[in-house]
Amino acid sequence: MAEPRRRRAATEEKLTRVLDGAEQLMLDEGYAAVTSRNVAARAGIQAPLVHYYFATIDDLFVALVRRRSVRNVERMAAALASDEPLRSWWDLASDPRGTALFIELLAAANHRPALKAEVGEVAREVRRVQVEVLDRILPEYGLDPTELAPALIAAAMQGLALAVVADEVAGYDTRPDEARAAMERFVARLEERRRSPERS
Amino acid sequence: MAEPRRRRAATEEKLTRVLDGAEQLMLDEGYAAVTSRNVAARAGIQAPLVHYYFATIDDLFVALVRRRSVRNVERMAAALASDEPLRSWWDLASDPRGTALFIELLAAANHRPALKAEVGEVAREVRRVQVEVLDRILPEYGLDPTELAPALIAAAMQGLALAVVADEVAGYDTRPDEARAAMERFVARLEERRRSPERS
DNA sequence: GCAAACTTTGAACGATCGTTCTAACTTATC
DNA sequence: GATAAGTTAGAACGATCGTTCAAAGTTTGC
Repeated sequence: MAEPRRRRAATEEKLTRVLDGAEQLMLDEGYAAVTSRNVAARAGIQAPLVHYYFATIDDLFVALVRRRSVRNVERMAAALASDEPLRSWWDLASDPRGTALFIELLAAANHRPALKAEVGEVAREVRRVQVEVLDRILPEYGLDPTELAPALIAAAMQGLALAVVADEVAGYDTRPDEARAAMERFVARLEERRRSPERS
Repeated sequence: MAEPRRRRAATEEKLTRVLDGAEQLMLDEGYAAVTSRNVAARAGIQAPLVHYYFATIDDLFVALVRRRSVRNVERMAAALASDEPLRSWWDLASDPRGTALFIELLAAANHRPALKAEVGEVAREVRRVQVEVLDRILPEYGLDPTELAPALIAAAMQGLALAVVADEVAGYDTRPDEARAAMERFVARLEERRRSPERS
């Protein structure tokens, strides 16, 4: 009963190139372009090797989400624990690359059950952390959690980022720059109010 | 030089079935499932006939957007002209079917240039109307358009609807029901404030 | 240095895609 | 009822997809 040998370093590196390539491919040409042959070409390997790492393309997508979500959950937790939670949150949420990728994954998950389950799990966990923190800090911003429910604030933050970034990336010109600037001013005002509370 | 004869009634009806089928297919299985053969099967015709109506699949997508957008622009204009503009707007924006379809089209447009141009045109036009109306009515809600820019409000309305509906449809359980309920209360309070203005 | 395990390639499979072509069918016009 | 135009079906093309398989190459453990 010999123990299974560990992965070679060269393999580990190729595996990283596969995931990186798949991610970039998704941003450049959409999730439909994430095929074993396309990914392999970007990683400089042959298509069947992709299937040696990931039995099916679904597994590749799931691995993609897993790798990203670990970082994202950490970042969101850090943002919410920072000096200016709302501002950090917005900075993180409105990051074009991350949001553009999220949009693609959302669409891809629509007809890939395995991916859907994975995305759902991450989304639920992130929302749980957000709501928990909001419940605690909303009063510090002079906002009433029973009026503006944390779940509403959280969905609005994410949704706004989605709408703005989707436009910025695609270039639909629904005045995303105005929206982004106004949001930054709005968040700045809230952070200011939190620093120096003055009852209305 | 005879004039081109007009389309037969039976053809017109099949054409409608093709567009209806494509729409439903998009909602059921995602935009990637909109293939000439799948659409033809739903419409009870043969695949090449789809190409007789629409030279390319891109043309089919564009026709889909055109047909929808005519209705949607009208509905948005009607909502904004109603007794309770914000409430009507939210009701329209948060309609699951329309929004789910919009999400799919957004994703599909990402790698279909012709579709992208069409979606962009509609998005820009809708946003233009929204901003124009908001500029006028925001003060009636006791909101300052120079602080909360119309472009921000508009993007937030659409984004929130996107986030909530995406979850509702996919079942990610990021508390969309709480968010929806809170938004309805919030809008109701704004409409109330508009009806009976009382300076803070 | 040899055997076993790990890694990679090349070729090929069945399925599906968009699209085209040709020939047949149907209807309107005269 | 002949003719022309509009409409439909059937077969097939080249391309690409996910995936599999067998064989070759490479590294590791002893």
